[in-house]
Amino acid sequence: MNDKNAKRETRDKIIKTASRLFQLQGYHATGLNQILTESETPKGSLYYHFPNGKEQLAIEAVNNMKDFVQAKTEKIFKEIAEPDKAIQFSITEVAKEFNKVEDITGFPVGLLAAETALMSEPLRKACQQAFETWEDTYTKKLIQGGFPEETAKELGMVINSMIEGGILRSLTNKDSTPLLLIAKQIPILLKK
Amino acid sequence: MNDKNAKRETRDKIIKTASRLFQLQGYHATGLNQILTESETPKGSLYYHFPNGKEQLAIEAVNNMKDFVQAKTEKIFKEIAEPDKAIQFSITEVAKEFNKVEDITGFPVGLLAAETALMSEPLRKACQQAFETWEDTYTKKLIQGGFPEETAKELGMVINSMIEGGILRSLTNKDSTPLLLIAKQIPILLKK
DNA sequence: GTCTATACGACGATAGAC
DNA sequence: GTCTATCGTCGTATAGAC
Repeated sequence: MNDKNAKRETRDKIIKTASRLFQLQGYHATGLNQILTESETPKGSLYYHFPNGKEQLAIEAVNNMKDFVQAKTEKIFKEIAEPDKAIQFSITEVAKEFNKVEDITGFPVGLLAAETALMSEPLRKACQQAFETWEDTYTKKLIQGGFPEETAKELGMVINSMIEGGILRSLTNKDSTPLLLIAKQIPILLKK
Repeated sequence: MNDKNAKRETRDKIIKTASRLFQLQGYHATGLNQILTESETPKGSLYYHFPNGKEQLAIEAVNNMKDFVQAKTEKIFKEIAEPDKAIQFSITEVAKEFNKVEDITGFPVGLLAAETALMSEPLRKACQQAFETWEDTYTKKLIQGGFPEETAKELGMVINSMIEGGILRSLTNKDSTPLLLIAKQIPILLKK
């Protein structure tokens, strides 16, 4: 049992470090050597746990980021009843990261998606799935709030796109303003 | 004069090729060798025209993309009077690229911005300037359409962020739907 | 399963002939 | 100004000892 735990822990540590670096630097700027150095694991372990190398590791990292964001959003959605307030709050939570430069954790899945959409079909699909999972969460919240299913689906995709664009824009300015302005528009967009 | 023309032409050819490849593949996935091979110029010429190497070339490529998008948007804005219709049309024009996979030209400045925002300050500033130029074009159109200046500024940034997010989202799905859904929301956002 | 040493190619950049 | 040869570094991946 100790062996299995050690195995799992090494694997998790690699994925966690990879997720952080891929977010901050992107796929091509992040070398396996850097991931291994920062996670303090030898190269042999990486290719034991991820026989398909960097691409497989990136896919698992994307799934990891997907689950993390998903959990965070669902927690907020359980605490705040009205869809517009809930979505606004989750955007301002993301925006907080851009208040101090040293707090910036990067572009969760968007950077990897943009880099690999035309390069790796498996990675592209992993990123698409992350986006669709998040959008589904928005959609369900909107349906609960009384929106018709079709409208809720469209708005889910639009809101997610707005957030991704807002992150990119805030990242470029190293400033939370773009994301906060987007949060401000949410009630207008969701007016029935 | 022939010399100067030849000089200018070589420079332009490198920038044009670099712009295309950076859009499609990003900064780190695009090697100088690939740019030189595809533009049919030798390595010596590149470092003659761009003594600061890859970073300088990328900055000039960003400026080139900025001007291209800017010109295209202003042309549309001159032809369509109402801000909401004009902005909607310019988004559907971008969306057209995602109808056929072979037409996709990538992520104009967004990919480079996301890759380099935390890596190169000069490159980050070039990307920020591109975004601000585009936003200023939206803002001016909105002011002409009767919006108060402060509101127009905020909406300019929001619209640009939405478009950037829409491009990323359409790129990930290799499908124009996200951008078209965003275009659909523009009148709601601009309702006075 | 863990770890090290190494293979091999591509990268950005430079030197120097012309 | 144009072009080629080459440098040093780092990339991913693998082989094989333990």
